[in-house]
Amino acid sequence: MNPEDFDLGGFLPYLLNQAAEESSLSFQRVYKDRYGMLRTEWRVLFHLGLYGRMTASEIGMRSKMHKTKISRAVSALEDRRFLTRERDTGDRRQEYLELTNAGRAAYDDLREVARKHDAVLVATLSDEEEQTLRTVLRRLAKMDPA
Amino acid sequence: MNPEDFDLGGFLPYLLNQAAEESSLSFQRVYKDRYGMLRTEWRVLFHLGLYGRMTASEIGMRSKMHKTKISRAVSALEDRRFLTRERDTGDRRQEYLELTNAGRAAYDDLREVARKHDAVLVATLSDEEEQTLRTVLRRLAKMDPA
DNA sequence: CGTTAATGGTTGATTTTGTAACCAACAAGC
DNA sequence: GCTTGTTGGTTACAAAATCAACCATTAACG
Repeated sequence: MNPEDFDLGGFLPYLLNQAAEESSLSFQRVYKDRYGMLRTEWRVLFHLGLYGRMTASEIGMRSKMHKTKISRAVSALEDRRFLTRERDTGDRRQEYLELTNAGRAAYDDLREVARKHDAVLVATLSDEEEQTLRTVLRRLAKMDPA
Repeated sequence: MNPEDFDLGGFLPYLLNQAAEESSLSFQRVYKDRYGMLRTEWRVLFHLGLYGRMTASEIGMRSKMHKTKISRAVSALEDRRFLTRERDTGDRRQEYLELTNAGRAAYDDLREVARKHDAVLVATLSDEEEQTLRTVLRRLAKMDPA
């Protein structure tokens, strides 16, 4: 009832969103300006770069992105010759996606940017803060506690 | 270089975004289904509900939303008779926005939903975890440490 | 004053996302 | 082997976010 005991800064979904947006600004500029990529596109690129050849629906399960977003991101990356598709001879509905050399180069570059960017963010935190933050975020994101 | 020492689950902007999205799902359903609101709209509503009468650009400074989003959200809320505009007689460029009774009722309702939703999220955390999380998120979000 | 710049806010065009319907390939059960 | 249902993926259309240009008003300053 009292404005004091609830405000936007105290509402976790809002706070998380603000932190997410603020913290991704600098990385966004890189993949946007340097590669003209969208958020969905670098995500697909990273999935293939990190975990190797896989199908679109595997990316969907890991990332929880909707399949239409993935479909479009894959097309865009294919147009830029960052990945190739290969239809499964057993089950001809699905196709395996794999980075080309150009795709891998872009991934390697962006992964380094991401790593450095993460380091900058982490530098504002103490060790316990970082530890707790990562643990808690994984829980909230309902991610596998890898 | 080694895939092991960098993955998406370890990249803070990605992790923050996943947590933000997952944690806001249930609240989103309420403001969408119950009031047909957009994210921008409940945010404007909450700003006015929490902090009272203010101009669009004040909302912009507090929320970091772009002014076109705010402009459209304000129009939508006005159409639903959730707020009124009053032009400043001193500086006739700006106008003060204020919730109507209907707007306040919607705000009161949603604030209760938000509070309860927050409580559910917090219930998955220990006291220290919650404390650390809030502190750190405010820092990352570059919000005033209210 | 009169020109130029800045501010508060809106609008229109374009881009991106979300939703639903869809197609092709396969699976299950009879 | 023919329905019926499911899965992997795409496409068309509607909703929303972004970006640039725009008005109206006020401020700055010669």
